[in-house]
Amino acid sequence: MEITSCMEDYLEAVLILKERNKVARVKDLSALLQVKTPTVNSALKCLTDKGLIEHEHYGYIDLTVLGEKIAKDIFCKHQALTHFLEKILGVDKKEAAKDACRMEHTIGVQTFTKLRKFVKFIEDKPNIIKGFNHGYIKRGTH
Amino acid sequence: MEITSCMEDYLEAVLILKERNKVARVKDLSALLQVKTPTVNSALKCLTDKGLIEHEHYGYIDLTVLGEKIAKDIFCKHQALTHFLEKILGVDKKEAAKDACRMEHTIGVQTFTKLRKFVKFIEDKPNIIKGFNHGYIKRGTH
DNA sequence: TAGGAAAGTTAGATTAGTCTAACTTATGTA
DNA sequence: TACATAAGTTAGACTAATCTAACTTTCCTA
Repeated sequence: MEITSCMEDYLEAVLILKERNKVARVKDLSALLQVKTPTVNSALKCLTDKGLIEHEHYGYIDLTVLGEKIAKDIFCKHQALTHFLEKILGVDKKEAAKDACRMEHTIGVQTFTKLRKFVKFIEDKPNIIKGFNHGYIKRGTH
Repeated sequence: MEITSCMEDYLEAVLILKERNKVARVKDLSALLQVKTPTVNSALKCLTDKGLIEHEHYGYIDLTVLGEKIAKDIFCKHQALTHFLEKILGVDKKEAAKDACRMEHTIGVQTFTKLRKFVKFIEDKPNIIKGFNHGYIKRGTH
């Protein structure tokens, strides 16, 4: 099944809202994704048709099993990318977040797997990149 | 001026074709970007209106100074990303190329700059990631 | 418990990027 | 050099994602 990066954003947003507020609503999706509520509605219709969410009329929004799988996949990519950009490259929080939000839709399985391994490799011995990203070791939380 | 990643692809393709064949034509853009020729035509109209290319009727396509600047910027990002994915992460050529083609439109200036520095840092002392990407040193061309 | 505000929905327009079908121009060779 | 074929263009339709305006439902509170 093919899904656009837009639709991936909606799935990810539902996941985030559910973790944050226990439930996801149209209004919150609208605020989080910075689109108007009718835009959310048409996205929800699309995702319902694809069997990725459940949405009761005038009610809450939930992920199906498959929808949650996709949402979590995107979210993991987002986190790995943010970590790499911020903690290894030293990109500032704001641009790291912005870039990660877009890159999360563009990296393939293999790239994701290897990136995660690479991050772990570097994290396990911080000295390895001493001299590149000054301040890294101090800034880190471990 | 804002430009979509689609339009960036067309600019980059013109640059590549000019380097490869000295000139760029509709048919070649169509083949390279895997779209039909009328699609190329409407993209060229859009880019001409924005002052990024020059296109003589039934003739060749060329980049303006600004168009070339944008094209080269994207191309550089593409190369840096390909290098990072292939040579540092060890992603295979095919997926590295595919991912780089999409990521080149999503990384910001700061991320690009830092990525390039990071690649150089690693390249200058290959042993630094010995143990992560086995075979890297042998496989490389330096 | 009735009414109004907040939330949600529907209808219909717009834009970007793509397509097919039909047409026009250019080119090379018989 | 005339004409067939290749290349390029135009017109018009479609889809995805967005919007505004107008409508409906829900729910809190006076």
